[in-house]
Amino acid sequence: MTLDRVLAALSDPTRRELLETLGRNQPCSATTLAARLPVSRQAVVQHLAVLRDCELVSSYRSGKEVLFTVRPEQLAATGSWMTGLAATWEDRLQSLKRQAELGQAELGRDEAGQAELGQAEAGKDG
Amino acid sequence: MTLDRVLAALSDPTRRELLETLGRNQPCSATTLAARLPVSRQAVVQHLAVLRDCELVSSYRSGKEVLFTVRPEQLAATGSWMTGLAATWEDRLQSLKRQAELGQAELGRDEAGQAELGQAEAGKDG
DNA sequence: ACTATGTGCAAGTCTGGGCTTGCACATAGT
DNA sequence: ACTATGTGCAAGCCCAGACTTGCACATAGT
Repeated sequence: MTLDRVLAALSDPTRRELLETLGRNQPCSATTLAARLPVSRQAVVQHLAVLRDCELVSSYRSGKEVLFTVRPEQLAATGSWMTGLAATWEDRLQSLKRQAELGQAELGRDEAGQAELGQAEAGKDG
Repeated sequence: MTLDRVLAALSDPTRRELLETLGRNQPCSATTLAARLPVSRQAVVQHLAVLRDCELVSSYRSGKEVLFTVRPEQLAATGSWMTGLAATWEDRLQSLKRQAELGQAELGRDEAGQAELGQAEAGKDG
């Protein structure tokens, strides 16, 4: 899945730096980008290759330079995925909390062991 | 920044696996989780520690077990960040595209060189 | 107290990936 | 053709982190 690659790519600070620079400025080359960073051009080239593989940037040749630009699609998609998953979790937690409250109300039955799992909400702050 | 940690944590497939399992089921322990995965309990424990550090999960003790649950906040926040950044990029790209079209229309002026090297002043004087 | 089950800690191994250096090739201006 | 600048490839260094094993400690049931 591309999600794997995108997250892995995004997990590196230098690569995020590159992306944000590219996102703020005109298309620029690996050499230009390297000038702004405390790493070699080759390091930047390799980072850009990673970003390119997961379609977070695209490149094109302009004269003797290779210019890179940012591509929003994958980032947007990954963001949506995260937001959606977070929402799912929230729902799940709500359900568990409700079940826990029900369990509380009926305590003293043979379900007592189960009820202990209901402490789920006890661990978190309000 | 927590964004660093969250993305790094999320970039590992096993950790995402753990998160999704926790997101789908009742709170469960490292031992239980390890039974579902092709790795040792200790591996899972270490992964959970990472997830805990960046607040993607929380844990609480229940009897002799330590149960883990998912925490949606950081995931939601990271998702929003991504979506927002992607939107910014789209805007930027639109602007550049417009400028490019304008440049096309006015080609032949002395601004032609300027247009190509908007980043020229960036790498200088460092 | 004894046993079973679960957790916590501490090495230690090993692979991946981030970064560097060095050199060859490509392009543009003179 | 000559030079300056930029890109591409390859080998190698180095460290973070993913995973394991082994053992000690904690808890619950008998």
